[in-house]
Amino acid sequence: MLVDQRRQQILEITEKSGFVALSDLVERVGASESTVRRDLDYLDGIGQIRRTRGGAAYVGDSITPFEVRGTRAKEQKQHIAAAAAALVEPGETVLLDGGTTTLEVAKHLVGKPLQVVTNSLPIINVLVSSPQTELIVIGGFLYPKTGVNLGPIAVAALKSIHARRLFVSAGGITPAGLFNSNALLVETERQMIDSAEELIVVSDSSKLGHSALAHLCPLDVVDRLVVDEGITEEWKQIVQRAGIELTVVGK
Amino acid sequence: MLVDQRRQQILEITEKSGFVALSDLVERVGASESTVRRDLDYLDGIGQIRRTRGGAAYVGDSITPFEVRGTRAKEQKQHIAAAAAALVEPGETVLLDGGTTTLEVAKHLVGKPLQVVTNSLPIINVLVSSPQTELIVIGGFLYPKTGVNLGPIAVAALKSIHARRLFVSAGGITPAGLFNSNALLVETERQMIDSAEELIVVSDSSKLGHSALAHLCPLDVVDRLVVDEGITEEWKQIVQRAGIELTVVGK
DNA sequence: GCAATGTGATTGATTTTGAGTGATTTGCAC
DNA sequence: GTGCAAATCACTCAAAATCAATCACATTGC
Repeated sequence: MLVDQRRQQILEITEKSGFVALSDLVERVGASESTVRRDLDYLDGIGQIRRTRGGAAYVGDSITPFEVRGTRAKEQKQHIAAAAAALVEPGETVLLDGGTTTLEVAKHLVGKPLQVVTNSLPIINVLVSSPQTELIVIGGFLYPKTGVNLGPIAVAALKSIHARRLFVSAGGITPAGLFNSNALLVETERQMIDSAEELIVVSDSSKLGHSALAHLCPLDVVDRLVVDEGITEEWKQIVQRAGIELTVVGK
Repeated sequence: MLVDQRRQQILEITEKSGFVALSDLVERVGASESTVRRDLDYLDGIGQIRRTRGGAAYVGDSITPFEVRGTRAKEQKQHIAAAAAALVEPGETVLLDGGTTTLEVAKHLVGKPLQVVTNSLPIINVLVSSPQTELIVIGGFLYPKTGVNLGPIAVAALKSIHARRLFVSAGGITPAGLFNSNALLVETERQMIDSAEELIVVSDSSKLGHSALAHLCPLDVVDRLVVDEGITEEWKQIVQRAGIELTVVGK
């Protein structure tokens, strides 16, 4: 194994997961601990990674930390997102919650003349390169797992904001209302609802009828639901009775 | 076997796999070690491949030769950033302003157990993959050119924050104080200064004596200056008289 | 013949490597 | 906080790999 080849390999491994343990690298590249250690020192020296106790972290440019999870959004999700994005009028102020579906919505908003408010880091990274979009970031404690800002700072910032439409992607929907799997987020999301005129839920039909950890809001607060055609007749009626406008997206 | 024919063969083999060991080539082209070595030197000389210890790497599009980049100025910035990051104690709350030098500081903070507050999107993206770092994002209008959040939302969020140290990278430093080339940012940066106990300026020596568009603060507000060894004796005295602790980073 | 060039082998110098050592740091129990 | 064990680290050292330099020989073309 060549020196540079091994270092390249280390770099690729590190870039892939963002963070690697020294022992992992020793095993995967088949070199001794000393050698890997020296390689890490070198790569740290040229600024490609950052040496940390027990391993190394990637600090290069090209990485996209959250892209990994969203691996190729399903076509269905794409269609839902496209339909939701079509609801947005030019010049509007749009509030976007975090989540893989709302991220897809954000991708469909690129290039439109809008004011977008969000607390989601992946969404920010998508829209930052769009010169027509004015971006307002809701700060706060960055929840590393999903890359959204929450907590008192986020709530306070949201209080000074007013938006035309809010897009959220629920973790579950029952007749009792919307649910989210992350209890920490709920407080922030409630403030989002208060700060927006219209609440639009984007969700695939599999979420209907399923609950989740934390209750977010009752159904009648929702103004519109964008969902795929897997929605049952029963649910169509529930939605209608709650006074929610329904957008069913064909396959 | 003709000379050029052999070299062409070496080139093809190298291109195919990206990396080749010298011993592999000796075996596959049937020439002696010395000859292959000479061929590699030649091919390296005309820029077709890159010579590495134990073999060679193909210099094409696919592989980014990480040795090439890293200009002198960048290296200097790296050293300044490393020295600045070394000032940070584990568990502290650190406030990081936007800028290329502070971004480098952030890279050196990856993996440290810290609470980091910042309004810079690039810095957030660097630190979000560091599990030991708690990230607090200052929201606001995202200024797309430099990727920092500013404006009233940012200022309001900063008011509820208190940090041990603040790192800023000035656009210019004169006896009158710090300057910044972006007038919009100044207001946000002033609030940062108010929210931090200690103000540390990271800058290369070329900024000393140069003004910029907007005045940020007087010199005596600064607690520490981290600068490269290009600083003149005259400036050392100015800095000293202003009561600023000085960290000069050797090459 | 003989100069020019390419080749392969040899040699000592240099670099890299893996293992071993003691020093530091970390996490955990108290 | 204090103390302790485990993990991790920086450092040294000898062996191995690789390198640059040199030399003798072969081939080619004049």
